[in-house]
Amino acid sequence: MKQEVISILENSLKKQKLKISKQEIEKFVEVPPSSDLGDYAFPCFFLAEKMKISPHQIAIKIRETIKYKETDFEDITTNGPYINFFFNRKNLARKVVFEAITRKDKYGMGKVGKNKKVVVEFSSPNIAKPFGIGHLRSTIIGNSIANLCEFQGFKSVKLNYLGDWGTQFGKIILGFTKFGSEKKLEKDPIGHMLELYVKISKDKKYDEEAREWFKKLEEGDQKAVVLWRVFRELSLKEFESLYKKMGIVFDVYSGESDYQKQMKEVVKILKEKKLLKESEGALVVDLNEYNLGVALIQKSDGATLYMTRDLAAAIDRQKKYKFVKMVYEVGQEQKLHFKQLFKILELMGYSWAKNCVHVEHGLYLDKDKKKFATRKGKTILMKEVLDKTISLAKKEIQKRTKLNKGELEKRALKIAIASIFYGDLKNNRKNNVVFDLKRFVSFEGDTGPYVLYSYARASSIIRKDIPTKKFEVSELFDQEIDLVTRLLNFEKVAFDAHTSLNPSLIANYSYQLAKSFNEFYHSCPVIGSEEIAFRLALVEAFRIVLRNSLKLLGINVLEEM
RNA sequence: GCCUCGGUAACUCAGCCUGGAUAGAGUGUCAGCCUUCUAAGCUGAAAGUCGCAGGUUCGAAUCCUGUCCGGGGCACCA
Repeated sequence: MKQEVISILENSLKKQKLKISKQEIEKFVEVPPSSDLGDYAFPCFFLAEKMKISPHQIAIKIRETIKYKETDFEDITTNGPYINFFFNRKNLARKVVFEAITRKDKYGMGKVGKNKKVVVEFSSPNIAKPFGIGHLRSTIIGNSIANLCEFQGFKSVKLNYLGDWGTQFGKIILGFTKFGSEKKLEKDPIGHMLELYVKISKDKKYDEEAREWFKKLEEGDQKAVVLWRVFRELSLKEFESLYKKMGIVFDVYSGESDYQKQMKEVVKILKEKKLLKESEGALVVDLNEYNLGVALIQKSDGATLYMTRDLAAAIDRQKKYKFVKMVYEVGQEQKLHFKQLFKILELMGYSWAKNCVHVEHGLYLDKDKKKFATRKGKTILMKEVLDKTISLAKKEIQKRTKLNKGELEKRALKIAIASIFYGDLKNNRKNNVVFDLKRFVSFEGDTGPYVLYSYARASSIIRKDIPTKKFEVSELFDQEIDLVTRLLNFEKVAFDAHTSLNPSLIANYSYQLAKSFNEFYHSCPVIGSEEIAFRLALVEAFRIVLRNSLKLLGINVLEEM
């Protein structure tokens, strides 16, 4: 539609003997702030200098030369310095609704990613630590980004890169040998491991010994390896039950521990490329000339570091997956780390380094606006948040309906997930979020449950009568036009969200769409009205698009609430 | 100190990339709407020096510079 506006303008400007390129026209064509100003608009300010008359007069002059009889436009008017284009709404409504109910779950899909692979690393919790809300953001956003890519035709590799290696394991192993209890470990594995970790971290006198234990682990010490394996298994089991509840499935579980062999190779290549420097007994890559400080590759005791493992992992993944893009969905506090990582890959001569991107998100902060620190035992557990949200959802359901237990549980879980996912994704991911459970689980207004509720309302209409593709469009109410326009926008929003790797665009869109529907629902009765055929189809189109849109966020709809 | 992200209504935020028509939502407050497709909803009102100061521009919340405030990062953690 935009292209038609542009070519109409191009023809008209030619008649004015103005040399304005198509690209330049496209730059100025915009969607007006409100629909009574048209569906597209063209501001004439920039022509004032060339034509030496006021923008208002220019608009009138251009308008006079426009002919649009054979187009999809119903009216083209001027309003001060603007030329406003109005679609033929009936045609538009027919087209959009028909397309949505025909293409169903394919409606809005793109194909730029056909035959291309994107690796998305996300969630990546640390073994032996509880799954806190800190990892929640990565999990939800990463999952959504993978969905956004799939929707544009990419094959996504959802990769969970477990924090299962590093000095922290020295601490936990040391803690277990000193204060561990098998009984406690069996009862509440992660709780016990956390307890040990905090205990060891608190006292600096253990630091040295903890480092030694990690060194032993890297060297394959029997006792260390056995304990490590047990810790890993137990943690993974807990994480998996959480993912299952959240409806998140990974294609690959990988971990830092997978790269012990490759790390030596990485160090070797770095040496060959003369990138490595010795400094205070440790091996580093000096990135000062890029204003990125110094990256530690190997500790003075020979043990490896996060950076070394990430280098090995990146190289391995490019070999394995031949990705056109690799997304790291990790908190903003690791920004420097990833800048260093990508720079080093580039210096090593890997041209694909430019296809790696750190999609950072803001942190959850405590009431004092400080970072939650596991080391101090200060975390909010994901499990806790989920349980609280579920019980709140149950209360809300029971206020309205009586259900059997199974159905109640099922709905409450879906509502809770929608609430948590939506609540997180609607925010710009770069913002820090002060964690406030009350606000987090609110069910009114711009929330997950609001969106689900709109869908359930639509479904209840469809249950009363079946929509078909045979419908006529008569005079449209404003609310119907609004809803149709929203449906039309979905494709572009989905595309933009993928380009900018920003799920909040979809969250905001879903809300706007649901809002438009609720306004329609309020003022346009469907069952029993004269326009029943069209309105049923419109409601069905709404359901399809909202379902598609929420699916991109990782949220499943509910037929009844 | 350096790097980086943020500062928009009482509160939480969208809009900023790609500058345009009266700066938008939600919460909270106030006033309305359920014998009619689910009131987790809808309608309306009050509420804003877009942190501050310059600059660019016909036009700045949006771009540039400076500055203040808050978060995060800056070598043996991840």
